[in-house]
Amino acid sequence: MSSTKALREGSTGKRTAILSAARELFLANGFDRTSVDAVAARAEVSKRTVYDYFGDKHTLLRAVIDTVGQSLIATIRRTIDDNLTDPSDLEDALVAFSMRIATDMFDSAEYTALRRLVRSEPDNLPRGYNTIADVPEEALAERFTAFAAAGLLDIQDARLAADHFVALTFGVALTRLGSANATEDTRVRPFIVEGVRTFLRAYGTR
Amino acid sequence: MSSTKALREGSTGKRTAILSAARELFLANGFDRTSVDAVAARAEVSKRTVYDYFGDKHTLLRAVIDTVGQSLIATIRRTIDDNLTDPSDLEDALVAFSMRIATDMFDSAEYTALRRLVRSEPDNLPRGYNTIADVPEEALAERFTAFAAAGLLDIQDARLAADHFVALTFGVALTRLGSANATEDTRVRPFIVEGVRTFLRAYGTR
DNA sequence: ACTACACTACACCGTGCAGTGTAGTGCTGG
DNA sequence: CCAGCACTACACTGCACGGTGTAGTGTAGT
Repeated sequence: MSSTKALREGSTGKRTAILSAARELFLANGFDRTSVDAVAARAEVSKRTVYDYFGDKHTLLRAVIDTVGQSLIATIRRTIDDNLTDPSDLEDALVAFSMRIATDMFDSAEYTALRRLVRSEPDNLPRGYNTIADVPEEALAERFTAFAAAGLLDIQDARLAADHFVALTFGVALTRLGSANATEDTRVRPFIVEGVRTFLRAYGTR
Repeated sequence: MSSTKALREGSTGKRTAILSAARELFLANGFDRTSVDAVAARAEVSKRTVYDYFGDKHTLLRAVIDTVGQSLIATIRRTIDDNLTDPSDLEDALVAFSMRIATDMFDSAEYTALRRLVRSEPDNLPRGYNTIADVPEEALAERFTAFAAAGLLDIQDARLAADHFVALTFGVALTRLGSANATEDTRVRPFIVEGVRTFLRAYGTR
């Protein structure tokens, strides 16, 4: 008698189909408003199969957060490496970086959607899952420390500076545009540009 | 035959009892997770009475948002007047202002809860209701304009500066502390102080 | 041909919840 | 005393949803 009812380990693509269907629906509509039937329909899979792969709705949620979180972190790390290594012009680099995060991130601001999701379902998640939401800031903080060492920024607390950067760029863009499809370059860019400028006025070396 | 089933106009305190019960529950747990039965119980009122006063759950939500929004705006306006008129020390004044907003606001960060609520229930609200969430920034922007005229701040776009200020203080505090009961002065204050300092480094006159 | 397995279709249970209908109670003014 | 009103208690409908059980189908390996 196995303890956990033996979930199917799924060699097939069904698992990923379910996962990405769940991801789209959870991120778009939230956990409560997404029915398992809807996920199954979107994945073109029987509801029973969903329950065979993942034991229940909460486990499915955790799986979604895990995968989205991982891919999100990877994207951010890569984008940091691409745009924030040895920049010739710091302002341009920071703007380019932020824009790529804002758009390159699959469709709309998936990062913030994930964040909202994690924050809004504390009851459905084990402690510590919200750590995922902090990783990007920490990665940024690392890079800021390097900039400070190179004399490009004047920073005492790198983590705080990262928080300020995120707040000034994504934070403002998000609250003002309300997670409208960020693919619209034109509306997002001004907020990013101004956020970066303000950041540099506060943290730049004269 | 009246068109709208004739809601009760309620001279009594029942109406406000229902409203504040609904406010607490909606803001704490969200719309979906709050049952009308729970609201009725909390208001110590029969469920039927809730439906007699407000026609359905959505109308109740709109009423809550209206009243909370109004009182929130009033509080902010008053706090601005109290703390941001003719300040002797700008940094101290901004910190005091922010702390009062963060705590004085009834219990936890009700402003952000309202914001979350408005943003997360777009389907349950008529267009234009999210305007409420912008009023505080606009009030702040007015005052910033005055400061700029008085030579206390170096600002081009006052509304943008207000957005930046809110993001640097409440935004950061909120994402980092996750709407924990803000009454805990000690945890909030550092974020507010640092946010204000960063803001002044970017927008202050040297 | 037989087994094993992944999967579907479908019926089904329990529950929580929005919303309604109604009988009854107590209070207030004429 | 009566009428009207605000309100409660409660039963009830309809529905959506999470989760389960199961019979049956297609397919691959032996």
